[in-house]
Amino acid sequence: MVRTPCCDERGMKKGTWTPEEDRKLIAYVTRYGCWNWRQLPKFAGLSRCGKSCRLRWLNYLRPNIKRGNYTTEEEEIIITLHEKLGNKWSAIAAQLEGRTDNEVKNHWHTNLKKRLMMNKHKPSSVSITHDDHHHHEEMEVPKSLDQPRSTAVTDDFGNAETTVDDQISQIDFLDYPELWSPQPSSSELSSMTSDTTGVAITAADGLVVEDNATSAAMETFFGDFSDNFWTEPFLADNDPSGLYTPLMEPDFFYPSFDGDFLYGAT
DNA sequence: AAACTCGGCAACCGCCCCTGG
DNA sequence: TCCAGGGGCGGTTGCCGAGTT
Repeated sequence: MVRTPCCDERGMKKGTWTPEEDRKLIAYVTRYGCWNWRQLPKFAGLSRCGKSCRLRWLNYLRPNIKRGNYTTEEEEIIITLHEKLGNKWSAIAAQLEGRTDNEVKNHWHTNLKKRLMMNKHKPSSVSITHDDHHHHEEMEVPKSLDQPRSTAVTDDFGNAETTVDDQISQIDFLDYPELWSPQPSSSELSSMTSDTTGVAITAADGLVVEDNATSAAMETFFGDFSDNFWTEPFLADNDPSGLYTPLMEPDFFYPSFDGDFLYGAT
């Protein structure tokens, strides 16, 4: 809902992502993964820079993103880790399941920072921090925080750590809107829009599979997901049912092994 | 009801790090 | 060891909606 779309000097589109662009990105990444962010928009038929695609995917389209409604526990974790780590948002976000660094950062600047400032001046006011400072002192900084950032928890695509929920969420949810649930955040409902196919999409909501019932429904609907889902990115090619086949755009390219560009596979 | 202000947050920018040649 | 390319991160911007005047 933010920036008005515009183009830069090289014709790269900027600004708010449209539902159509989201569909293209989801479809491509779901099918082929993010093998090269810089090249990806070209193959996916997007007039976006690679960085923009990456950001959009990681912050909003990636599966299992939680949005809004921070719990007290989450806020405590953010505050505690921020005390220890400073503005290491990616490290902090890594400890909060489903939260992105961008969202944590925004939440800090818009809510937590102010609250902490107020608490400093009004120690007796309602606080989300514990009175006993030892609670914070005793909270261990997970080991992963000491690791190089290249090993951060975020795992865009495909490795052994991928969960069933992750795999389920890779299906083109935009084609099955009944299988993903929007967050209840009231402020985000206002940004609900519809694309040309009538599928309700809210950019702010992203794609969320958050409850067991939904996951179970997914499993029932799609059947068993193989463990090597991500090691077989072209599974959809052999799927006669078409359920694994994401939306294919007419201008949808993917690189073939001999270096030629091919139109979207079926 | 209109104008104005402010807060929230999606998205961009630029720098840094990592990796491979 | 150096260099280039790509990815990741944190800071910042700026639009939109909600609240206030």
